[in-house]
Amino acid sequence: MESAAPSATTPTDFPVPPLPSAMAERILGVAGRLFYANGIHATGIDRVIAEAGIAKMSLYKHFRSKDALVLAFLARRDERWCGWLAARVDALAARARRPDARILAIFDALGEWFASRDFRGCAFINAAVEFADAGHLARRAAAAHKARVRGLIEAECRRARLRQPVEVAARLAMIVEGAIITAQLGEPKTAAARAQAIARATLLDFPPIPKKEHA
Amino acid sequence: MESAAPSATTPTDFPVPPLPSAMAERILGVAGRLFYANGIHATGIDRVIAEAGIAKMSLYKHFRSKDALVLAFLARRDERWCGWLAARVDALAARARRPDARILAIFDALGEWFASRDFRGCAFINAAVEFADAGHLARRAAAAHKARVRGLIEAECRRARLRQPVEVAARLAMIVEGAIITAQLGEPKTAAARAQAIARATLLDFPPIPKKEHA
DNA sequence: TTGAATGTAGACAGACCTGTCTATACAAAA
DNA sequence: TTTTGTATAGACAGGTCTGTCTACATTCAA
Repeated sequence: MESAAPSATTPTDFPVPPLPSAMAERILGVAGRLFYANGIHATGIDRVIAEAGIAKMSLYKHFRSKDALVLAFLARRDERWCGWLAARVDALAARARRPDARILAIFDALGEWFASRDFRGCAFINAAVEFADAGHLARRAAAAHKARVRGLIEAECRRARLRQPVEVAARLAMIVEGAIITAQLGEPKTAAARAQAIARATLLDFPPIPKKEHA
Repeated sequence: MESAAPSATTPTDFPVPPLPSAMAERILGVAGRLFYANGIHATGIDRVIAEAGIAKMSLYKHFRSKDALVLAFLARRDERWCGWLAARVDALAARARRPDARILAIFDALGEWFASRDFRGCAFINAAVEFADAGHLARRAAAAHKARVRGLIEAECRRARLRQPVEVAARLAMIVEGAIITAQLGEPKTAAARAQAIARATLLDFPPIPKKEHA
């Protein structure tokens, strides 16, 4: 099934440890879906192994504990979500000319996300809420994810030659959080457009630097 | 201790049923504090009765189940939080003249909230995240609370004679959500001011109706 | 054929949870 | 004094959870 990785039946003369095994991938896929859909605490290990069709010992062979599985889920989610966002922005703003089109496309992408059948908010916000202990590693993962998203937005602000890209990115990221929560708590259809309108107003405070000027 | 309500030792010739008893109040106070600080699922009944210094049967005499206790907590929280916000807006914008001063004061109030020692986000967002089941009554309580907050904001928009008060209130409420999440995930000190800046920009899209016009 | 990996199936311990039960103490009212 | 109501303390049932264990099956390589 996994096309890129060498299958277990294919002989290889080099070790393959850093590549997560096909079984680890399957476990992570099932666990991630359940964690996101039903919540982490509400998802028991027994449910994960039942839906993955594996034995409990197989899970604990690949993941030291449920916490480790949760962290692996968050790491994968971070990777995939950020990749998805960047790809959607590229696609949605491919033919746009205005410099802020890519920034506004972020909210079009959010609209697609909110409309997806299994949307249940941001996995990192949810995880941070579920783990009340401020020192839990899931909290650090959430903070790291939010920092990464803000970095992506900041890169778009620089690309659009906006003044104070750090501040603009922080504001836009806050608008994104508001949109996610609003969509999660009951308004998935209108949240993205409204957030985009807020973002437009915010961008007016930071006009792009004309190309004539240089530093 | 409870000054306003007639104490249990004071004879009264009228029934006092709708007033929650002093014991129900104590239970609710302890449970609410624990629910908010540590999460609802992470707070066991045993912990509540231990910290309240009561017997388990006393709790189940006043609340049919843990769910009922949770809903009572949310109802009280809704009441108190909205009351607190309204009071802080009144106080912070008491001497202001600009019509939008009360709207902007919402974000000053949020800043105070974020700075409080035990701030851990919005109890209703947290509850909605903890109860993944969309049909759970806690989710309805969260939706009702958010609607009520938006109603408060909308009233301020009307008071400031803003055009399209419903739409402005929806946008401001979304900014509030973003500020709460941003403060909760790690930036409690800067979130409120940044949200206020976003709100200022948003308000520029909705200039107040001058008093000269009517209808 | 033997041995090593790797998988499954499922019992199990120990902890925690909610909600119910009994037995007891105490205070106010009759 | 007796009764009634309300509180406490704590055992208990029945369920959940994580993580470990044993016993067995399968596959691949020497």
